[in-house]
Amino acid sequence: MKPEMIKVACSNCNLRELCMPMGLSEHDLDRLDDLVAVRRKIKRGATLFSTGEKFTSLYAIRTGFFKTCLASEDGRDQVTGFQMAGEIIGLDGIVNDQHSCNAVALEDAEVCVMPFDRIEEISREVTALQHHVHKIMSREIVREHGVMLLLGSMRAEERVAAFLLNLVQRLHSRGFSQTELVLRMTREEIGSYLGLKLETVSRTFSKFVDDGLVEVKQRHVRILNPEALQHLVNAQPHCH
Amino acid sequence: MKPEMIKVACSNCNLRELCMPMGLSEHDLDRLDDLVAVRRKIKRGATLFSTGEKFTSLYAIRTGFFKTCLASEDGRDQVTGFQMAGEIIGLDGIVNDQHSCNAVALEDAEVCVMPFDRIEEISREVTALQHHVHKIMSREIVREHGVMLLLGSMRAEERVAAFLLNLVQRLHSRGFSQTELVLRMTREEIGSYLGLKLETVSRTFSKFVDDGLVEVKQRHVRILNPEALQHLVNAQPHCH
DNA sequence: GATTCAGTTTGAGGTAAGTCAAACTCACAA
DNA sequence: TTGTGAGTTTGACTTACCTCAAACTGAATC
Repeated sequence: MKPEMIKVACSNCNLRELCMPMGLSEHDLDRLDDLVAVRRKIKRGATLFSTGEKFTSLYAIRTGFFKTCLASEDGRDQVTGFQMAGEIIGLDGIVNDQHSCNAVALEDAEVCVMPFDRIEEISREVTALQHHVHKIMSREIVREHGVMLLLGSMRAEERVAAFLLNLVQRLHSRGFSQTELVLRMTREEIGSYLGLKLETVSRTFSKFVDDGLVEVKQRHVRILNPEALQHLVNAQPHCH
Repeated sequence: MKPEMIKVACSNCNLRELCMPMGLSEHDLDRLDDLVAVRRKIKRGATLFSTGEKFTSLYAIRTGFFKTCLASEDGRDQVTGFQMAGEIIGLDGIVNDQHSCNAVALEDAEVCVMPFDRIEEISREVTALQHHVHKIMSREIVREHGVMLLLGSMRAEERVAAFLLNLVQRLHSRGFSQTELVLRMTREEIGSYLGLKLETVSRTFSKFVDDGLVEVKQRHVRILNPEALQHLVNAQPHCH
């Protein structure tokens, strides 16, 4: 199946402030428009790139929702992140010129394809882009530090609370509700990301419902008490 | 206490192949020598940078051994990595112009201080350096993916085996023994990195000794059966 | 409207790792 | 030499999460 090809420009994209540097001159903006080669549509369940595939481009998500996951030879599988509109994926591929994880669309999606050699070329000329690329990569490193903290030292309830708050916060900064969200991923995918089994995720949701912290109806979640969730995340592991 | 200041050159550094791009022209090599402002000595136990501190530079480790760790307000503490000669630390600071973790020397150390604005300036001119910086950041992202896999889906024995093999492999690629190593960190620090309690780390070492996989004498470790350790890491979680 | 099926919830019981506590080791200092 | 103390090991007990299994839900399909 051939990806849909549409020539486009960043300069008038409504997501520009999320994935591109701000405050550029007219001239620099023109240069940026050479960044995106094409857009590409990805059907729900399809992969944008997969482990071992040659790395050529970074992808800016325009619409839709992705997961990235490692699949080691032995059946182990680890979701390393969930990505939404305005976020950049593919950074893992730079170091070895091939991707080291799979990116799967969790709903129909569209991405801007940015050939990496073009990114490097333009960021030699446009300092703001150079900064921006560095910040995006550093942000990903810091995000992963946070996940390590979560996986290394938090208990199930804390992990799930942190997960929900993180998701809703990112959605909020994209103009969505601060209290309501639709989970695009299964309990199993959440569990994989959080280092828990799907039953534990489900039980934790049920506990939160019992405690009046959230409402859960299938994949629809409404945060009733964000402070209590935040308190859970910050709480000491064993202050009985 | 004032850091020791010594003007130095990368072009004749014996670690160049670890932390710098290879195959440069004479002219580019000259440019690279402007990268390192000074060297700085760090005593064992001292911090190279800490959370909240203004970000100015990346650091190439010349000698010594570091840990990086997150310390959240609540007493939680997570070691996010151990770094040795030839590795670059400080990447976490780029995104917010301030560091988001602590870097602590686990033995007396010396680093090359590379002001980040200078790195950006030179990498606009020297394409090989630009590539190199991108690869270093991507490598860190991929490394952290691996840690997420470890923390999210491995059991204690698998984690400790993976940890030992990773350490000895990195030491080996620096010319040290393939089978012997000295742990520069405590059991507690290993445990924090691996998401385990120090007692569990200790018990796991003892189990490996009983099984004839390693010899352990305090912090001195000799790998007797690397294949068996590797097998542990690859093994399915529950193939009884 | 019945059937299917992937995904989810809930219960009962098991286990890997955590907790608490005590003893040991070894480098270093008095 | 003796003490000190940080770090480590080991044992006994506890628990948070996992495993297995069964029932439930709701959307899609015929």
